[in-house]
This record gives sequence, C-alpha cells and structure tokens, in this order.
Amino acid sequence: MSNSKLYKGSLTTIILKLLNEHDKMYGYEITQKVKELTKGELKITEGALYPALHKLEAEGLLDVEVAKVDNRLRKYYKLTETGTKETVNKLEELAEYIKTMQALVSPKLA
Amino acid sequence: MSNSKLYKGSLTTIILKLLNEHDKMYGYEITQKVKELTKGELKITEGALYPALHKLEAEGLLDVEVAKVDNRLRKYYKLTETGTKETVNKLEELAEYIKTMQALVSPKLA
DNA sequence: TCTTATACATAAGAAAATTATGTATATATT
DNA sequence: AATATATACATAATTTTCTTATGTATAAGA
Repeated sequence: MSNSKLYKGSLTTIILKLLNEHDKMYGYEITQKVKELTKGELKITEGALYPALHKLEAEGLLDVEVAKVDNRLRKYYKLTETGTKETVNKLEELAEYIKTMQALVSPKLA
Repeated sequence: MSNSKLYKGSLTTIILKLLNEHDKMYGYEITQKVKELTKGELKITEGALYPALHKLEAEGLLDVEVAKVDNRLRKYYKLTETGTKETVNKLEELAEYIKTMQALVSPKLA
C-alpha cells in the first residue's frame, strides 16, 4: 500500500468515499482511481482490496452487481443506504483523526 | 486506543514526537500526556504502549534509564541520535499521509 | 510470441493493535 | 480499617488488517 504504516486502517474509508462519489465502481477501477488521485503515492493491493470489499458487502454497506464486459468479469459495487450513512461517519472520523494528530504533533498551533 | 481504526499505525509517530518535545518521558506519563493533549479523544493502552516502547528501544531509536520515585519504578525513555532522525521521517510521513488522504476525500480541493 | 494490462480470488504470514491478566506501591475515599 | 483508585510496569491470547505470494483467465500491445 505504501512504505508508511499510517495507511493501516484507512482502506475502508477510502473505498466508501470513492463509492460515494462515483455511484458504482469495480475493484480494479478502484485501484486505478486511487493511483491516479494520489499520483502514484498510494497503491491498493489486491490482497487488501478484495477481502475489504467482501467484508463491506457482508456487513451490508455495499451491494454487488456482476457484469461481463469484453468477455471479462466485473463486479460493480455500490453503497447501500447503510453504507452511505457509514461513509459520513468514516469521513467525520478521518477529520477528527487529522485534528487529533495535528494537536499531538503541532501542540503550539493547537 | 479509540473507536476509530485510523489510529492504527500512528502510535510510533506519537511516541517519537512526544519524546522529541519532552526530552525524557516514562510510559505512564506518555499515556497521560496523550490523554491531556487530545482532551480524552485518544487513550493509549498499556498493551499497545509497552511493546511499542520495547521495540523502539530494540531498534536503537530510544535509550532507557530506570529510576525509582516514591518507591515506584519508572523507565525513562529518550531519543537516540538515530531516533531523532527517524522522528523527522515519521513527521514527514504523517504530513504526506494527511495530504494524500485529503486528495482522496476532498478531490475538489486538491 | 511474450509481456503487460485487465479482472477476479485466496492463503500464509507479519505487524500492530485489543482485551484480559498479573504484580506492586501510594493515595484517596468510605 | 477496608476498599477503591491512581500510579507504574509487563505479557499472553486473540483479532484485525495488511503484505506477499500464488492462482485463474481474457485482451491488448510489443
């Protein structure tokens, strides 16, 4: 994912946010979009992505829809209603995390 | 540590930064300082803290000095030269992480 | 023809945390 | 005096999340 361990725990937030913006996406598309948006800084590996998608689906945050394009399989994921609500929570948590960390590493500015 | 999983992976950064500011600190003091600086948002658990300190010591980033205060044991940790350099790296990684995540979740502002 | 890209998946192992314990002393409360 | 809370360390079992490696299959480009 990256040389930095800080990304641990943020994959779910990333997936939910992307799906919140793009309506429906398939796994490989997510990896490419992340690479593009972060200018190569962050590469989502398949070993992390697919289990994460399956977990989100099992938790009822995502719905899946299978399609065949160019004779190749695609699994399109989209947010459920619950998933949309959870996205809001995750984004609030991210904002809170950033605020908290800035308070810790820049205490003079906090 | 917190209800949010985002803190996973940031404990080392937090420890190093606190030691960079406070010269020497002992474990329990670190837990209290974090609680104070984050107004209770973040609570470092002992099961996470002590193994992390031992690991940083084993890696040569921290030196330890044992003291007895009020008949109770304290283990004061301080940054080694290597530890000070690594602190700079970790803080750069944190800044980079925040920048990257903002590019992902606020693409319009990126 | 061979490599790269697209597209899914899982399994073994590592890393970092949580949760649950354990020991011990000091201080505050009932 | 008894009990609870705070101070101060530690580790072990388990869980979560990721990396690395591997596997299958089709399409496109060199």
